[in-house]
Amino acid sequence: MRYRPEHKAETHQKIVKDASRRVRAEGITGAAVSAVMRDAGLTHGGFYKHFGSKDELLMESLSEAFQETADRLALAAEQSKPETAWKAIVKTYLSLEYCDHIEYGCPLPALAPELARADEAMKPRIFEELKKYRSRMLPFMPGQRTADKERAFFSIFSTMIGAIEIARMLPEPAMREKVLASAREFLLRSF
Amino acid sequence: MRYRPEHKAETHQKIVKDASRRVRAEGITGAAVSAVMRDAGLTHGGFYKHFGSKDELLMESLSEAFQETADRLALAAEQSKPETAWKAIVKTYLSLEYCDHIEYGCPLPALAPELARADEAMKPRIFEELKKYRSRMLPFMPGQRTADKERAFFSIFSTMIGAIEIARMLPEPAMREKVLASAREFLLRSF
DNA sequence: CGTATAAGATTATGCACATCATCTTATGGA
DNA sequence: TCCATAAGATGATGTGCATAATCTTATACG
Repeated sequence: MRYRPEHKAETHQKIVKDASRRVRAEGITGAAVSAVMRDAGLTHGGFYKHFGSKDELLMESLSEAFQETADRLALAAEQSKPETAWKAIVKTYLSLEYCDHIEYGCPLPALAPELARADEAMKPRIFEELKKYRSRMLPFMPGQRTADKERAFFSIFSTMIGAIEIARMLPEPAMREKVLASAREFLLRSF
Repeated sequence: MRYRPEHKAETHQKIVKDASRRVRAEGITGAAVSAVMRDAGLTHGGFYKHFGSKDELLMESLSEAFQETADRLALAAEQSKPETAWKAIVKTYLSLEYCDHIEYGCPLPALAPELARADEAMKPRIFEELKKYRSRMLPFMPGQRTADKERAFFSIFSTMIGAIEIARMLPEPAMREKVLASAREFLLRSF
């Protein structure tokens, strides 16, 4: 044990964090191993001391991105009254600020189609992450029974994901804000 | 003029059609030039007799995909009464059949994040396609004034895009149908 | 202090891809 | 029947990538 015992774990986590930003910003195919390592201030050679394959890094990055996002949304939700928690989530998720910083955003509007096309071996692992995310959001969703909350989760997140994606295709901030505002108002008056 | 004058145009259109399927099924980076040409029964060499670059093909494929989709949705809309036209669009778009055939589906749930990351030079051209698509859907949207119809377009399509993307990440048809049904019911009761 | 060792760097390999130059061949018209 | 020509095929080039083997070096501990 030549380096501090935490050293490797720290580096590992830095790679994962940087990769989770890059993969959201540039997509799965855009996040090349060498670019990710450069982000972390390393060269590509050491990569396989940390990860068995690029897919392993991808799964860890995805997990990190979902967690970051869930943390942020949960924080917003917990700062409002329980009845309006879901509204706080909607307002946070559909803010222009959030839309314009894809690298810190929810992995779904950044990666969903790529994830849907993922390797057959990856699918169940991605699905697990999605379920964890849903579990963390469920307590804040509107509705009484769990089944209601689940339907609300899918409807609300569908709308938010699509709105962010459309907004991100638009060239002007004002146009993006218009789409986000449409979706916000639509959701806030629909539950 | 050795071949029939239409020959080249026909081949060109076949390449575009096949590419529009492949790009939806496999994403922009997944639709390699050689694969697309093989789909069309050709070899990669002839590609640059037809397109100045891969980006040119991409734009033509995207246009084709939007048109196909708009045609199909417009057909469904026109077969219902004007007041319920938008409902026909929702039911068509959010069918399991449509969800499970990504290669024939709307390019937005297949490609939106990749399009948002596209080259700066491509952005305005993609935006044009999006506007054309919106124009074709607008007459069928609920609401009186154009501004209402526009807001409805963005909200409805956001929800549909997100729902299709989430559904496509799920392993079981029954689970996909559940998400689609949630979004369908949500939209149909919300306007 | 010096050294053993693991973290990380350098370098190599082989593949997939976009692009392009050049070769082959099918065919409408003479 | 033959030829000019454009469509398409073959083959080459250079780049970027994932993966891996091997080399270098920082540093915790003796």
